[in-house]
Amino acid sequence: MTDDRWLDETQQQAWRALLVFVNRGLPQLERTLKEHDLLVVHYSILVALSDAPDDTMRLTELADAANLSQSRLTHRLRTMIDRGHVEIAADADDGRGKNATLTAAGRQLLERVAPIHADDVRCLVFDHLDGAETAALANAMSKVARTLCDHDAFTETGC
Amino acid sequence: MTDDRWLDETQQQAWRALLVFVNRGLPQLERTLKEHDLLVVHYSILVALSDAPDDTMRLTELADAANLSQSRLTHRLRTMIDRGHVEIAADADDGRGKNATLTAAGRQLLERVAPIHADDVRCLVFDHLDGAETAALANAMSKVARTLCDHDAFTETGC
DNA sequence: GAGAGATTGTTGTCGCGTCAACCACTAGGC
DNA sequence: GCCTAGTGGTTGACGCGACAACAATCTCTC
Repeated sequence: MTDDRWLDETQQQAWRALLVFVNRGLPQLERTLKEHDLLVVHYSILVALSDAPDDTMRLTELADAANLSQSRLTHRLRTMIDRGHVEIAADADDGRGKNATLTAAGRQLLERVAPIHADDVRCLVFDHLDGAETAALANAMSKVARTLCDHDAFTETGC
Repeated sequence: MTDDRWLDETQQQAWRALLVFVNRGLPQLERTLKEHDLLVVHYSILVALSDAPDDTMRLTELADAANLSQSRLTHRLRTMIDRGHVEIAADADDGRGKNATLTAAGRQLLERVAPIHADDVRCLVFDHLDGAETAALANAMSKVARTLCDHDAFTETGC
């Protein structure tokens, strides 16, 4: 049971904790945002757009920035457009592409829920960590995230 | 923008990386297990049962051990029973309760996919970290996880 | 300039998870 | 004995996400 085919003690502890975070922590964030008729996905989309120049982004970039598949983005975007938080316009240069823009109402919504969500995130994670621990967490997870974003295509050969 | 109502630089970095992990990393684990007709949830249930004495657990405990709601457990359990990986029996002492037991086929399945899944997890997370980083990650996430498991009821008042 | 192939985005289907409602049983008064 | 809570577990409905198929456009090559 202590092959290198298995996780060692520390790895197991880290992995189990991550699963607890995912399966118990994240649903709490969803619940809080749902009180404002939002999903965390919606929030991510709003943030990505608000970070972009002119509050505008090509859909593919937006999907990438928010860690979404194109399909998922399209689905979520539909309701956000209906509610007037986002607008869509065909790209002038590339007939295939479309640009999403944050509307004034969308920005207003974001500014209203952002503090609430930030509170929630701190309460869930960072209130339990001191500066050094937070830095260590950021360092470790950033290394993990980097490779996930890099060979995004994910060549599964041997990892 | 640098209120204490917001996340600081390091916190943001950690949080963004966690979101990348959740939205890009976890789906990869699902994909790999799906080749064996399993979800990560299934795997968690198998592991929890195999860790229990007599490979048997009360459903409520099982749900807790696998970080699941009772409803979700019931839904997943149905197919696992159909496939003969788990058995269910009424509890003798408490007429309301039921016990889930891992069958021989279930244990066999677990032993077959466990190395594959472990490989996947290491490849996703731990291959990118040295010993100190892994320990730091385990420490930080464990602190987060602890409070999630404790006041599981989650008294949302002020966090 | 006409295909072949790649890129961008949408649509529909299907399985999973949440939530609320529900049934079955136990426990604690009286 | 009942009658009310409370607990353990199930069910059904509904919304979301993955996936595959599709349409539309660009690009490259000849």
